[in-house]
Amino acid sequence: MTERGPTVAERLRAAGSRVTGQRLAVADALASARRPQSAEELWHRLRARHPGIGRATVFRTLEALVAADVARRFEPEGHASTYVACRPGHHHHLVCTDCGSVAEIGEAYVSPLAERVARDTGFVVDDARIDFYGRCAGCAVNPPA
Amino acid sequence: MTERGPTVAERLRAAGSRVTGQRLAVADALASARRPQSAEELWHRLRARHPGIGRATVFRTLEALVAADVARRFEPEGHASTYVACRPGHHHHLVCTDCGSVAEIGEAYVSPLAERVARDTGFVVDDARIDFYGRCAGCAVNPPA
DNA sequence: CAGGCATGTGATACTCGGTATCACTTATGC
DNA sequence: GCATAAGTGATACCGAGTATCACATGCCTG
Repeated sequence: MTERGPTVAERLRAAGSRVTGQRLAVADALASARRPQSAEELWHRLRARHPGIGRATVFRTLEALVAADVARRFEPEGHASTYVACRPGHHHHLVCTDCGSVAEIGEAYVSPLAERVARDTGFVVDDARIDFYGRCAGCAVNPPA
Repeated sequence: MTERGPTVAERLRAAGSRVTGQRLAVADALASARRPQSAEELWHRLRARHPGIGRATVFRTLEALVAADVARRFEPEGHASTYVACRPGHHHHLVCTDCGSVAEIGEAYVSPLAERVARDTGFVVDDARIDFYGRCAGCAVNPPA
């Protein structure tokens, strides 16, 4: 179904990080979540299966996962960063303000915009962070409550 | 030169907020800054001219200015929000990672992308947050150090 | 141009996300 | 297997942002 690409362990190793039980556990918890998770949320969920896991470890691990392109940091309006699991490669988000789900759009959508900006302004684009807020196809058709 | 539009006071009133000395002072400090400012930075700068101004006031005022479309909150990689003064209307940012300057790009650049996303995915876009990171025209030609 | 009140302000204490430190453990290369 | 550099957990800490509350002030109303 979902084309897999390199495993989490492989991606960690490729980033020069060690593969530990905690890191796999966090990656797993993140991958099995259907919404973006904050570090605090993940910590609480993880303690069910991994009673000893430390709060600081979750924060550090998320950092490592982002560096390994296993997770992506997502900056919501509020204060706390949240994280979504992702396949390798850069991508951007469609955030549904009704159901909280987050979908991804690929680089292909963004390149034309980046090129146009570069052409018009002379700005050299290295990276982009693009988030759309609105309603996903489901919620748009069938609004909750 | 820069087309002005409604004054800060007018925009505050239009948003249902009162016009106070502190709010004008914060708006002014923000408008005269050449880089995005954090609440803390603004507070320190402001205390030179407005010795009595409170820290909490600066935070609350920035909130009011954002609501009145006088400032725009900008989410950098790190932790603290920063703010840029802006003319009314939504816009997005070009962040120069060399000199720290922030330029704006207008809605016109973004609409085609939003439309394409909507057409392809069924996602109804209400709002967008788009930040490009790279080097501004000046730094691209003439890199510092 | 008073007078009143909702709104805003300043000080303080607090919450909470995230980080530094440090003694201990463990993945990994030999 | 063993050494060791990287990672972990506990704790203390930091810094951004917020709640609270007594006091001040913009703004409308008469």
